[in-house]
Amino acid sequence: MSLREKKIEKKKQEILRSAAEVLYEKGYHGATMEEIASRLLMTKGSVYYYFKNKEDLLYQVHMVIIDISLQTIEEIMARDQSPTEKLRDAIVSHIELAISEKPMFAIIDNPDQTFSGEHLQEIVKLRSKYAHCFDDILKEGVEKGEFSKIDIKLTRMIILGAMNWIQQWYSPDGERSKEEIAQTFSESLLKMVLK
Amino acid sequence: MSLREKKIEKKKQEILRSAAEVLYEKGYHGATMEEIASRLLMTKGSVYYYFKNKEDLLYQVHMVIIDISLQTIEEIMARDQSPTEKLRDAIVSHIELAISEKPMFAIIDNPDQTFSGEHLQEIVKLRSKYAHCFDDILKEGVEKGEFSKIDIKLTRMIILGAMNWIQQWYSPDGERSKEEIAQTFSESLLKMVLK
Amino acid sequence: MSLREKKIEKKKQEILRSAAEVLYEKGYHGATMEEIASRLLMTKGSVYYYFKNKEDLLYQVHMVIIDISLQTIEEIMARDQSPTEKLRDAIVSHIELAISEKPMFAIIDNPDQTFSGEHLQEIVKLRSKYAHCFDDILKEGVEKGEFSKIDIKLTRMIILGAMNWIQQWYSPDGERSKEEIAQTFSESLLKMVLK
Amino acid sequence: MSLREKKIEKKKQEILRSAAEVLYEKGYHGATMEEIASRLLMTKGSVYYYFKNKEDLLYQVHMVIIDISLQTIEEIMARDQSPTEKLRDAIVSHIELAISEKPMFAIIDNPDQTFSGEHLQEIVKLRSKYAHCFDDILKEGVEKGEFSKIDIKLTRMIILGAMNWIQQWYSPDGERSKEEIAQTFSESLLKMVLK
DNA sequence: AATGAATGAGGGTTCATTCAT
DNA sequence: TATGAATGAACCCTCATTCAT
Repeated sequence: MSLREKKIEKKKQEILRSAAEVLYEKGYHGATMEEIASRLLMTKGSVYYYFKNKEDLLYQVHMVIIDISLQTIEEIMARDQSPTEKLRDAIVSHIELAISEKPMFAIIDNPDQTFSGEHLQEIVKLRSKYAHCFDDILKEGVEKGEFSKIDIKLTRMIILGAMNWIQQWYSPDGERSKEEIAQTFSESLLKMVLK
Repeated sequence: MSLREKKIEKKKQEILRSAAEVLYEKGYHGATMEEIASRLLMTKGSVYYYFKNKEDLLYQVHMVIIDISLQTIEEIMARDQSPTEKLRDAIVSHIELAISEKPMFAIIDNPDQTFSGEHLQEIVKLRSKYAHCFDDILKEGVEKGEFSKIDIKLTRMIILGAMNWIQQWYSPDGERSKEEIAQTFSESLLKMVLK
Repeated sequence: MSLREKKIEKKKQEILRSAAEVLYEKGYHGATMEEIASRLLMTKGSVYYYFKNKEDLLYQVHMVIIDISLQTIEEIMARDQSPTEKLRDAIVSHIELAISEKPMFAIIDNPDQTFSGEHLQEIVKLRSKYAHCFDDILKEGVEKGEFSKIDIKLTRMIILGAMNWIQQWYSPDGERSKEEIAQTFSESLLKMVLK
Repeated sequence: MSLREKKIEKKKQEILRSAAEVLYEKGYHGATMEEIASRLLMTKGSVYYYFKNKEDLLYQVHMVIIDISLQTIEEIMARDQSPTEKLRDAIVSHIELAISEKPMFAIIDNPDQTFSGEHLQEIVKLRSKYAHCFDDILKEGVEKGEFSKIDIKLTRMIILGAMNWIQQWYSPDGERSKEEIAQTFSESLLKMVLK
């Protein structure tokens, strides 16, 4: 990758971050290109130099975070660990990512109101790919006898719901540290599935 | 209340329902006064006869659903039951309400992006009042020795998160009935807190 | 038609006229909704109350003038006259219309750069329907032996071209009156086709 | 002219051609500097090295074609031929130029929407210089008794109008060749003026 | 001689809101 | 009560133009 391409890539990343922030604070329709740009001391027009349009920009924001999530969980699944350990690690990773990348992460909840056509399909596809990783871990746990006979899908929904909700209440100034939260969540949720 | 006032009240309720629907489908900024009105075969102008402005209308939508939720849980708390039973009932009620009143219920998740000033404060206050009901039940359960030594706040967050997430995936055409979901959720979540 | 509908219709006509004017002076891309509106002391927004968007508005401008032209020529063709008389009348009518409705008439020349899809097809269809009326008159003239053996299509093109070019140079302040022009044109063009 | 200047001149010509093309396809406002440049695998910025701005570029496009037209007709007028022959040659030349240089030629129709001030005046001046050549030929024909007593100006307008309209319908894939069209046009138009 | 990047003005469009009727 | 009509602010997006390199 040439120097120039690197610079462009870097700028794009900056814009994606800014977009994620604004998106997180204002929601899709509330987020204006103007504000996304001005936080970087750029003008609207410049953003259009890097991204085709608003939907494209916001779509890529989604992609970034989904990609990271998927890589993380797939790496965990590939480990030589027991399902219990895998589930704990997946929960901890998800929470830490959700907290440390709060703006980016908070966005992926309601793509329906935002995207249409191919973009929506792609996002839904990747989201469900991510979800199925949890299913796989749960299934393995049940088969190996580590987990009790649970309803896989509903259990996955409980776990994801509990974790994603963190966005709604977490504040870095709160009493509990990121690590404590991840720790407590994984313990509690594991208790729910263990025999 | 005079007949006239009753009629007005009824109309307001209709509008609130319509607003909730549109809000649910399109999100705050995507929901237009035009559409809210036209679903009732009214015109935009008429809606303004009943509500001061969009924020006011949406605020009242929130209020309706929060009120119902609060009444329900307070009624449960007043019952002469064990914390375990109370928690189960609270979970079941919440889920059934969330599902049967999906449009109205789905809205309450991100008030920050929507409201400001007094309205926001009022909503946050009531939401946290509702949340504290769960805390109280959990606390009572721990004190009475029914629940294990849990982190009250985080546990409450897990429970609420898991339940509110239902909005994201529940469909009346899905495999599981409302009752099954409520049943499985309460079992799983109870397993998490019970000794 | 109710009074209200009449009023709307009237307003639409006003807007169409204004649009034709601006279109005539500035061309499609040069014509702004702002200016179309401001000439009627309206605001851009109001125009959107009557027309879906710019293309729709400009499309209807085209339709108005094409409709008038077609009605006129079809009426002439239905007359019990010789081809020579019909052709003369068609020429005179076209010119008088082109002059008296200059702004509206000037527009129909380059729809390709303006419209797309269905709109374009519809316009092209009606334009060619109009053109074929001339063909029919010419054909009849040849068959009846009034006109010499001419190339129908090219002759029609000469006639239409000569007439539409009037837009480019006619000014009400010029030496020749509308009637003189129509008179001279029909004489000259008839001379071209007569035996 | 130095080699360097020649190279610049050549590049300018290329750009003018490209500009004419785009202009022809999209109209003045529809033609973007971006597209004019990209067809030559250049960037917008480079075009500005050769031309001051868009109006300047488009103005020069006009000039090129008007110059060619003028040279051609002036050469014809200088010939030792009868007015009839001159008129026929002028018509044939005009048509062949209009067809073979379609993009460039199509542009000169509506300068009013495009230019202002000096540029517009210059163009109008040259256009009318060209038109007057036809007048001169016609006048000569009348004086010499070859043409009937025609209205010079209106006749010229008919001829120019018929010829310029070719832009609107000519296609290289059509039934008639360039030569046939030129032939038929000159015959028909001559018939109109001949005694 | 060329270009990548940035800008800002302007245009199309939407929509909450108002107000006379 | 209800609504038709109008408004204006705000938003997305395009594009001519500039300028450092």
